[in-house]
Amino acid sequence: MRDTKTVAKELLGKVLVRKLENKTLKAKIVETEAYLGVKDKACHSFGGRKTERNKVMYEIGGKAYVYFVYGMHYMFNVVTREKGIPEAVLIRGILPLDESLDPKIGLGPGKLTKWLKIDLSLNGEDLVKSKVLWIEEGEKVFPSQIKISKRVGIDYAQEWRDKPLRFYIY
DNA sequence: GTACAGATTGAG
DNA sequence: TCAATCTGTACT
Repeated sequence: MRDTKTVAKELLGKVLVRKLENKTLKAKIVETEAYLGVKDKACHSFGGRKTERNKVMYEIGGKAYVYFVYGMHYMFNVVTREKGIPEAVLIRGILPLDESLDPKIGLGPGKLTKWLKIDLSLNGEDLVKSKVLWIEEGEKVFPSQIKISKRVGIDYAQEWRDKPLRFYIY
């Protein structure tokens, strides 16, 4: 497994595939955020915390970490490191490859999970072996196309609030 | 046990 | 600006 920030950038441009009962949805990843585990105050695993919700982050990279917030939204993350290192990449935005769909349907971490019907049944799903949710290679993304900014929605995280750990290509 | 805030969104 | 209302944390 590689550095979480590197993985966050590499995921940009790749294609997220979600297979449902009667159709297969594909979408390009255009926005991600890195969450750097025990040292990152914005991360659920800050300080080595391990709960029923975030325990998947402690598993080996390549799995899906799905959790529920605000009583109404699921968030979809990709676990990045080896077992025992709780780091992950939050997928914040995707664009449908099917141009007949509303391009805004996957812009926003709560909206993309709603569209792809991602819920807690996919928490811990192996994105390499899975037959219902996985990631394919997409178009090549040059480093010059990647924009970097502060993360969103974590004003409480003090010095980590302004870290440039959000990456996007739109 | 109770109280409250959060990696959000859409309506008012 | 606020409600939707689940999960985890800090209290009593």
